[in-house]
Parts: sequence; structure tokens; C-alpha cells
Amino acid sequence: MSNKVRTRFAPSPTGFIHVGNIRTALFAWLLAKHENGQFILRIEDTDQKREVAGSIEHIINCLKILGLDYDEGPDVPGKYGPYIQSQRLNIYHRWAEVLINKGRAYSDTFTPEEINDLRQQSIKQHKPFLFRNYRPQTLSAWDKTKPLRFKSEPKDYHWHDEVMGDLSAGQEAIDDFVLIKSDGFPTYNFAHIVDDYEMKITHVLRGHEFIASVPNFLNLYEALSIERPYLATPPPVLNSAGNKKLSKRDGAKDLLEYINDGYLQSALINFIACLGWNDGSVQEIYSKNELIKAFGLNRVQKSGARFDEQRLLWMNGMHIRNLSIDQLAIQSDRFWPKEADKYDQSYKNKVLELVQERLKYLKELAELTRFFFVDLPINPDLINNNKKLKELGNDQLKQLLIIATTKLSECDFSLTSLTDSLNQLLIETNQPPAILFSLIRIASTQAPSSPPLAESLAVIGKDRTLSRLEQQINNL
RNA sequence: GGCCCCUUCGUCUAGCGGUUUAGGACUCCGGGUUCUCAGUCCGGCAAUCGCGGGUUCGAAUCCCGCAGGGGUCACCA
Repeated sequence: MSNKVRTRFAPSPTGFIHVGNIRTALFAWLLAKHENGQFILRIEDTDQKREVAGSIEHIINCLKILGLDYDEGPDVPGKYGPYIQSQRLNIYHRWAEVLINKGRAYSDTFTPEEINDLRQQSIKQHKPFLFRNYRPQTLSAWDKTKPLRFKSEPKDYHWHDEVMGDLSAGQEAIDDFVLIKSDGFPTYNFAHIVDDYEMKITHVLRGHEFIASVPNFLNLYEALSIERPYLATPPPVLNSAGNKKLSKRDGAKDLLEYINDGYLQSALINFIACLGWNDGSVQEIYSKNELIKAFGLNRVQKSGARFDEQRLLWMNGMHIRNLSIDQLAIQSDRFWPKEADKYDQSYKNKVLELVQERLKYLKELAELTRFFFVDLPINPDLINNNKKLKELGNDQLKQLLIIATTKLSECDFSLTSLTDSLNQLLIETNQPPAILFSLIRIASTQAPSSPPLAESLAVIGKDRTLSRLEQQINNL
């Protein structure tokens, strides 16, 4: 049999996926890839009340968009399916029988209200509430309409966590938790253990909130006589204030929003992976393959890291600049201004070359490039708000533009001749670039900013540049 | 409250007893890049390593207390 590393991402279909959720998936995926193993997607939908329609599709979509491919999952058949827990109820009941037969599971005879009363009493007495203290002497048979509880055997545990190191807990951490709910569905606590075993998962990665439950899990593994997988519990991603776990409530964004804003898959992955993990070098920018090669659980941080959107923005810009023009063209295809539709790809590529280094996210493309595709209306504010230009009178501005128009009409608009012409204009008009170039730039783009003047004009072209200058002259 | 865990520049982090006047990155500030925005290059600010005790010739690094923060104590995951 194979001893290949198998990891899984096991989300509940209760809403959208955000940076915090996806990091666990990414770590599990990176570990599997690093070890040349397999990555499995399993949907944990045992709480029907909390289920949000469309979540499964959303989760699958997010993984696809990030390129976190899985070897088995709801839509990828494998030999340990089905991969949706609600379709595995018979399996959990079979394992429940095993525990019942061993005398390690029993029917809960209390009503929820009775349990709640007992719990309140304990709280009043400042004592921890443990269900096992109220365990009936004689265990009654389970009729499947009541919760099935685990009969625990409390003891101290010391275990190793691949991220947190050596952990321990006393026997007060162990209790008779519910295995199967009265609706016949298993709890997470039971189902994940059965599934991880049946699916031959070797490394279980999950959020920090599960550390407190690990002693219970260890007790159950023993009762079931099954070997436990390696455990790894990365700390949570914190909100930007740093005081709590990143959550939807707290303003965490749907991962797809970042995609829609034009964050690259590679940047998102780089950023999320390095949120609480590093390889010890000073490298900041990683490709996906570099991450796979460098990743290891032993260098995941023990303390939570804050989600800093500014850093993500910087990193996205770095990844955009690392793209070839052809790659950038593919990525930015859906971000062009609508006016660009009638232009061919080679023209668009010329534009991309000019804006690549100033894009931080692809959604900016439309505003940054609109003037390359369409004549924008004259915007008087561009001159009025320019300190130096507004001090010159309209007549003088007009005069300068007329000289410029004449000069540029003799130019063939290659980059070199444009550069020459513009430099000669500086001499002939005896104006500094801050005035002359600003004026021509504003007149020919009607945009608050643009790539360098000569490069921009070369792309805009001679006819269009001259007509825009004329337009400006007529409006002064 | 019980149990468990965490704690290095504002943020992400390097650091595993001496090479550390604690290094890098983001942010911020200054300067160069014939105009603008961005980028890029150069430079700068910024942590006495949560606090207090030890151990040691020597501690951010080991030990013990304390404090602060987080997690958990569901028929949720």
C-alpha cells in the first residue's frame, strides 16, 4: 500500500470563503504538493440548519480560481467517496455500532433543557461542566431518536502538533461528547475522525479553535483502535486591528472580490502563504512552484498574523510586473474599458506595455487607459488645478499649443522623432517641461495622469494627437 | 471562572547562547528618474526583543513567576 501524504480541505458549506478560510486549504495543498502527495476536498455538511445554498459551488469555484487542484472531491471521483458527508450517513452509523458494541457509546437520556440546567448549575458553582459526571449508571440502548454519546475514558494527554509543537491537556478536557445527533447526522467531532481514517488522510490541518478538542479526539481514536493522523493547527489569520480572528462579521471579504478587482492568482497565493509562514530566507515574492518547493509545516508561525491589505496590494503589483506582455494580456482581458472593444490585440499590447508598471490591480486598467481608445471630453480642471499652467493666460497656452501642433505635424510619430520634436519644442518655446509637457499631456489625454509623454503620443498616433490638440486650442 | 496556547519595529517577519550597535519586507518620510500618476533607484524614521526575577563569562535566544492577548468549555464546525 502507498504511504503517500494525503491532506484535505474540509469546509462547511455555510457561506463564502475568505482569506482566513483559504489559508488552511492552501497550507494543506502546499504540503500535499511538496510531498508529492494528494489533496482531497470534503464537504462537511452535517449541520443542515446552517447550510447556505450555493456554498459548495462557491468553494469549488474558489479552489479552481486559485489553482488549488484536488485529486478527489465532490466533483472529482475517487475511491474513498462520496466526498460529501451528508451522503455518508450509513458509514457513520456503521462506526457508531462499533463503539456501541464495545460499550463505548450510549444513548443520551436527558432532554436539552435538563442538560442546560445542569450546565447552569456548574457555572454558578464556578465548576467546569462535564457531562460524564452525570452519565447514567446503566446505559440504555440507543433507539436513534436520541443523541448518541461517546463514553470517554478520561486521562492526561501529551501530543505533538506539527505547527504548535508539544501540547498537553489534563483529563478535565475530556468529556462524553455527542457522536450522532438526534436527527441522525453525526457531529463534526465524530464524522471527521471516521472520514479522515476511511479516506486515508495522513495530515489533518485545521484552525486553532480545534486544539481544545484534540484530547477528545485522541480518546476517540483509542476507543476506535485506529491510528491517528499527524495533527497541524495553524493559528488564525487576524483582522487588521489584530484583536480577533478574521471573520465575515468583521469585514473579511469574499475571496472572489479580490479576483474581481484584478488580484492575480499567483499574488493571492503568495500573500496568503506568507501570512504566517516563511522559509527563513529574505525572499518575499514566490511563484507557486517556489512555494511548493519551500513549504513546510515546521516553519508555520505559532502566533496569529494580521491581514494587511496594503501588503497584498504591493505584492499584487510585483506579480503584475513579473508577467510577460502576453501573460498580462490574458489576465487583463476582462478589465479593458468598453471603448477598447474595437481595437486589436497588438494595439492593446502596446498600451499594456506602457501601463504594466503602474498597475496595482487589474481593475485600474479601464481608468488608466481609456484615453488610448477614445477622445475624452475637455476637462478644464486639469489646467485650472495645475499650479504652473493656471498662471499663464489662455492666450499664452493657446500660443504654445499652436507651436506644438505645427511642430508635431512635421513629426512621423516614431518614438525617437517624437522625443526629438518635444525636446526641440522646449528650446523653441523656452519653456520648462513642467509647463510645456504638462500642457501637451493634458491636451492630448484629458487625463490626470498618463505614461511618459512621448511614449503615450506614439501609441495615440499622429492624427488623433493633432486633433486633440486642436480641440484643446478651441476650448481655451 | 477552568483548561490550553501565544507575545521581536505600526504591520509581516529573520533570529534557536557569543558573527547583533537586533537583519529583511510592507507602510511612512526625503532625494534622483526632462511633465503627471505609478514604478524604479538611493537614503531615512522605526522594536533595549510584553514585564520581573534567575541560570551563564555572556540571553531576544534556557528556566521560573507575572501581565496582556487569543482559543475553548454546543445535539456548530
